[in-house]
This record gives sequence, structure tokens and C-alpha cells, in this order.
Amino acid sequence: MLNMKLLLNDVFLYKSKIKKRFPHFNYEITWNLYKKYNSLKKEINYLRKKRNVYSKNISDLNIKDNINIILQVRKKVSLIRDKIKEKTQNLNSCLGKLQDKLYDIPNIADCDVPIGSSDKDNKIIYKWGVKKNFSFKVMSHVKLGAKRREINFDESVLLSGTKFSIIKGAIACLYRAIGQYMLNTHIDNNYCEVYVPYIIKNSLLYNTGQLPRFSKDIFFLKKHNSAIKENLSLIPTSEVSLVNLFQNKILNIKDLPIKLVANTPCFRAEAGSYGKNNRGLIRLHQFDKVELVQLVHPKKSLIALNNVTKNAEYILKKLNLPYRKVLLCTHNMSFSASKTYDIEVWSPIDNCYLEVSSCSNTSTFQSYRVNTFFYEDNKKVFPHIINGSGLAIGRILVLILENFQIERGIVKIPKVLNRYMNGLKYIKHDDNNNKYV
RNA sequence: GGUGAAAUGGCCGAGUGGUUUAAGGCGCUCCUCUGCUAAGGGAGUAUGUUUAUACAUCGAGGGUUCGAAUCCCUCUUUCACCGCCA
Repeated sequence: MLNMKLLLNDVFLYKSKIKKRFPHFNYEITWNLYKKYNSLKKEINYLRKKRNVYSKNISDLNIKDNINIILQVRKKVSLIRDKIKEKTQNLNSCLGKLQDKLYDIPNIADCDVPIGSSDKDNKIIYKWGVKKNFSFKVMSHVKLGAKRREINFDESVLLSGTKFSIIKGAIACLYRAIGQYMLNTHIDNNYCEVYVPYIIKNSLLYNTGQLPRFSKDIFFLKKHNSAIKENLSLIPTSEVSLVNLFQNKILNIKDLPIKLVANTPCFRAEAGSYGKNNRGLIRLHQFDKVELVQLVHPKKSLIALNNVTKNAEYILKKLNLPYRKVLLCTHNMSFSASKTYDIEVWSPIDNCYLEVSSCSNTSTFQSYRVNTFFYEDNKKVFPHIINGSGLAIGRILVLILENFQIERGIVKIPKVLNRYMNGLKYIKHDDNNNKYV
């Protein structure tokens, strides 16, 4: 349930800031709906009071002696009742409209977030690592996978249509190793591993900010059988499941920061995803991602955002993948974010940086909506919620296959992954990895 | 999937149409008495609303009624047994 009072407070306090990020925002309409809502509520309260008084009168009267009076009062009250019904209907439609307006307002951007409308306005914070010079022509992961018959898109089309993948053998093992390594690393950093549902109620998507704006990206489930009772969808990211674990929960300040990590599949309908970075495993309907979520004291959220980003960067450093950290401009941030850092890894094939992580501070946007808070000095305080990918597994697979070729088509597996690779240290043309075709 | 039972404050739990304006207990907070402890006495103790001697909230939403925690309908969840399955 939307915490209306808090949201409205923010709307009134920060209306100019909201307009910076959401130029179409109509403050007047929202304000008028709110006024109407309040006056209707007052009217209804007044009518109810009247009704209650009359009804009480009836209960105090002796029926036999006062039958005429009672009948009169009954008539009066039934008129009041009808009025209440009518006004309540108005109230509900007014409330619905007001909520729609509130749900459509994105988070307010932090003051140091660049205002802008395209990728050019993003700010590169820093770069790490060395782009390798290759003495041979690097083979793309698509070619390499096809040659080894370990990444197959023809088969996935057969099974599920476009934008899915089948991964087999050594590359499948590498894929699993990457996820395992990331998960274990974050656990070492005091994140609590959580297993969550991949199918969730649509209402959760409003809490985390994917709905109402981005319904095109969501796979909604149809009610074909009785197992699907309400409106359900596939998670676009485990952030949705993780954050919504805290619905209506009162936290203990001593338990902060709460740090969660999950490795889950993510499902994106991605309606309009044409253009760059579209090849092979890079943009699919189904992919896996290790997700980090932190609930922290509002005063510590900027530090926490940096920490989450560092947790993600640490993995890239260990894998020795050259990357850069980018501060996103207002236009590129997700709906719920107040500040976002993207982490992008160098791709020798595309000759550009490819996004592998997005770390956002959602400030109170999500905590208001899931209604989770703690008490400090007897006051309700809403924690800031930070999420970040740590990292997108499929894309890291691609970047390992393309960055670590020691000669065309032969890949040296990063050391940190060795313990998850069943003794395999290289992906070679002639390795025998239980191929079945 | 079938059948049956249930859902009331922080917790337990009473409550089948009108002093329920939610009894009683536990827990918690404050005061007090006694004091080594244990125990006793008193007061307080849900939330929301542009803050009201007001209104609303007894799983959710509708309905009946002058009046609903209470009656009716729909839904959700929980528990039990059976069926199916990993």
C-alpha cells in the first residue's frame, strides 16, 4: 500500500526538483485531487457522525412507546446512508486517480547527478585496468561458441523463439563458475545469501518502481490454470523479490545495514531493444544476475552506494577485466533511483564499453512503498535502499571469452575461477568436454 | 485438486445485531508498598486521517440494516485430513 502522506509531503516539498526530472509532471492536478480527496473525506465523516447519533437514539428508545419517532428517524438515516454511499464512490475514484499520479512520479535525483537527456551527459568517474593489445584477430563469443557447438541459438529458437540461449559443456561450466565465484565473494563480504521466487505478484513491481511506467519490459503470466490465481509475473531482477521481503516490516536499528545477495534468472520482455550491443548473449529475454541489496540508515546511503559499487568492481579487478565507472545522468537513471553508477567493461570486439552492473541508491522511494522503517529516538525513519548488480553473469561470460583469448579461439580461464572449473584451465579447440553431438 | 475448520490489538483470547466506546489474561512502561528474592497495589499501553469532546480500522472487498466484529456473497490466507507430486 502506498504511503500517501509521506509521498505527498515529498511532492509538495520537492515539486521543482521533480519537474527537473519529470517535465510533464502536473503539480496542479495532483494538488487539486488531494484537496478534493480531503474535502470529500470531511463530508463523509460529518455524515457518518450524524448517522451514528441517530442510530444511537433508536437504540435508546423503547420500541412500543416510540414507534412513530423510530420510523421517522429510520427514514432520515437511510437517506444519509445513500449519500454516504455516493460520496464514498467519489472518494474511491478520487483516491485511485491520486494514487495513479503519485505512482507515476520518479525518484528525485541527487544534487550531484548530471541533468541530461542522452548518454553524452553521463559522467565518467574513472577507469581501471589495461585494454589488451591482441596480435591476432579476437574471435567473438558467438563464433567461438558456435565453433565449439557450446553456444547455440538455433536450438533456443526451436525451444523458445528469439532472444534465448542454449549453453553447453565447458562454456556452461564457466557460466556456472562465474555465478558461484561472485556469490561466494559477496558472502565473504558479509552479504546474506537468499533464495527467492522467480514468479511474483504484480503489486510488488509498483513497490520497486518497474510499474506503472515500464510494463513493456515485464513478462506477465496468463491465467491458464488454477495455479495462477492472481496477477503474477516473472521477475525482471531479483531486486524485486529481495526488496519486497521487507513489506510492512519494522526493522531494528541494530540490524542495519542489512545486506542481501541472490543469484537468480531475470526475465525481460525488452520490447524496444534494437541497435547496439545486441549480439549473441548480450541482450536476451532470460539471463542470470547476481544482485546486491542493502538497507541502510539514510545518513549512510551515499557511502553504502559506493560500497555496493566497490563490491561489484572488486570482482572485475579479481577477474582482471578493464572497466570504467560512470555516473548516469537524470535521463538514464532507472525510475526509482536518486543516483546511479554504471560499471562498464571493455569489449575488444565491439571496441566500446559494455554495461555489466548498475548500482543505484533508491533513497526512500522503495522503503516508502514497501513500508519498512525503524525507530530512532521514537521517530519513524525510513531506510535508504541500495541495489546493484554484482554482476550480470552472461555478459561477464562474453567478456571473459573475448578478453582472455591467448590465441584465436583459445581462452585462458581467470585464476579465481579455477576452483569451480573441474580442473579445466583453458578452453581449447581440442578439449574433450563430454560433448554429446 | 477434494473435504472440513479457522482469521479479533505486541501475544493469547472472549465476543451470534444496539453501554464492545473490543471483556479477561500475558507481556511491556511508569508510580507505589515491601524488600534478600518472590510477591502485592495503582496508572498507562493499537493504528491511520491538515488533529478531531470527530471519523475509520476485528484477514480483504462488496451487500443487507436506522445500526454490523456479529447476518449474507465473493476473494485471500492459515490449519487439518485425503489425493497428486520432486
